[in-house]
Amino acid sequence: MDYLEAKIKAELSKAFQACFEHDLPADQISLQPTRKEFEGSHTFVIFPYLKISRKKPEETGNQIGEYLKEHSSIVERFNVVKGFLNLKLTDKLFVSTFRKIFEEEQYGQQPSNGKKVIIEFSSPNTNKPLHLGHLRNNFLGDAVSRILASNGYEVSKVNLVNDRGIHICKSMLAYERFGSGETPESSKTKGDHLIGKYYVRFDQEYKKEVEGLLASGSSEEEAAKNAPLMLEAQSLLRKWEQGDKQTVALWKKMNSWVYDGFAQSYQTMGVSFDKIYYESDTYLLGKDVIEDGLRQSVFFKKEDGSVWVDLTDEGMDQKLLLRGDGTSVYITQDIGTCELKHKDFSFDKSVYVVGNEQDYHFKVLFHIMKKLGRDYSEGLYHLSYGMVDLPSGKMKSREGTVVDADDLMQEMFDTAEKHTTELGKVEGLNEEEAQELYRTLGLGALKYFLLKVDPKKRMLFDPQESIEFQGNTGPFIQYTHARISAILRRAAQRELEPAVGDIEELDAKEVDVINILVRYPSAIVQAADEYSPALVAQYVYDLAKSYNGFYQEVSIFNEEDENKLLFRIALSAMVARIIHHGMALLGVRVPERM
RNA sequence: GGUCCCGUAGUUCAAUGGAUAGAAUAGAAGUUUCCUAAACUUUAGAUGCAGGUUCGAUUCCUGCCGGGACUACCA
Repeated sequence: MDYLEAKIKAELSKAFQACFEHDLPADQISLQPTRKEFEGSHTFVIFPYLKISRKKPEETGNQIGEYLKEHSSIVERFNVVKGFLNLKLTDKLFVSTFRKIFEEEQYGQQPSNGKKVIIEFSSPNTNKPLHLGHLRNNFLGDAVSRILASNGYEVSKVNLVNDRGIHICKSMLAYERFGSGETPESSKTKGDHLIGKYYVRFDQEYKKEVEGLLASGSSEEEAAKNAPLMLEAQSLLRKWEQGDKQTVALWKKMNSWVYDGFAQSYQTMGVSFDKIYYESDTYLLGKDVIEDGLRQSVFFKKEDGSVWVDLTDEGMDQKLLLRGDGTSVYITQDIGTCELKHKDFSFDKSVYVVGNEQDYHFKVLFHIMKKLGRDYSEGLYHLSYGMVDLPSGKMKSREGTVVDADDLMQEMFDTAEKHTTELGKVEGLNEEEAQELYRTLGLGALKYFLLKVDPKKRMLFDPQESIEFQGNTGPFIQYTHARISAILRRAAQRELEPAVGDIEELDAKEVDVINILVRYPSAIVQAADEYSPALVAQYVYDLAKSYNGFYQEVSIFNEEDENKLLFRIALSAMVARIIHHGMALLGVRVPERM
């Protein structure tokens, strides 16, 4: 609840006492923004309280409105439409509200709540480069980290790299077979892209073999299983697990190429991690926890020696945890890693940023941790986000329909350069500054595009239609910031200090802006509660939009009243501050000029 | 088959059970002697279908239709 709402609700509570002798606590009152066709800023819905007033909606609204107008200093006028009481607050209240906000040092930053949260995101495979889906994941994880931090959490970002398994062996095998010893240096290819090339190559060669087997009469299943390349990849995996020197050396070499490539991509993306886990270190974890669960009879053993958990009471199935031969499955190591992370960080919350295709997996995992009696299990959270679809459907690496992360970012930089030069906005910038600006704008457009959509929902990306720079976009907001920056530079030049003096009357556009500014802290709290950067994006857009309306309508430097002039500079400065802060939460920088 | 998610303007996205369902973009029409026109203003355009709960349903419930995901002793 923001400062204005709190005041209004307190007054409404008093009004209920006075008008109907009824005790209505302020925190049980809800307000909504007034629709723009009516006068006012806040609307109180009467319908739910007719039982208390025992009067018609209009009468009830009028009675409360009259009381507020008479007895409350904050309400200037009101109107009642059907069951809606629209309140027009005094300009003085908006001025004093703005003064309060303006003087706050860390507006939007909540004090420490003493809680630790870790966020796991990115979690790439080392057999191929990052793609568009990873971008959504990384930007989400990064943004949610910042949002939680601004809400008082102590945040640690972790990355669990999937650096082992059959898929890596496929790349290794294809490289051995067809690589002729090429390296990132010799091929002038980023390491992750080089490895990705061999992963694709494996698949091509493998398909040929399968087709051959099919032609000689094998069934599809047999062919898939018995293709020599597949058998060899599996044998390579066994060698790796046995620590075969040559295999491990090749694995290390190829992975190091990939890590160099990833490091470069992360750098470009502007994301970083506090700790990186490797599955090659963690994939054997979890067995002791399973043993523990067996002793507690949380799990059970079948005749063949395999270990299972029965989740049928919770509406799920039985789930295998250990094979009959005692080896792990995927969830085994997740159980172990979950435990490890708690040992390392003693978190209150542990967030997994993972696509919604794994909803079931995490549901099961969290239930298991709960059944095991881990007291931290309540703090486990799957931030399940929707896939990024292409017009043709899902991205498929084998069909070459993947949108590569590095390529896409480069395209965004190029597009930014194109727009900027076309608009003739490079004057006064040296080459280095210009390049910097293109990156800021291009990355801003991309991040904003991916973050403005509710994380839970799947979204569409059309490579044919490049990401916009106009309308509800990152550059639109960045542009608003650049415009304000110009105003502030000019004010500084004229030695005008922003200030909030006594102002009797405001322009409607100024009220609009203040009305949005006042919502910032609650917008951030809600974004944290819902793990949704989209709410921050939406907020910052609303703010920029309303400021642009003000900018268009109300002149700043032509204002003769000194108080108003300084107030408008202060209002502009505050909007710039919030845009800067809000966009920073999304991991987007804002330029001083563009 | 079972479980889960999603169907909103031509398109991409909004909408704690509240008013005449908001934006953006594409379409139409305007705004530059005035602080950056990547902006602003006006205009037209949508809740898949059928029921139910409610003073009130895009929102909650049921059925149907359409799309997607999961359903490995893979990760």
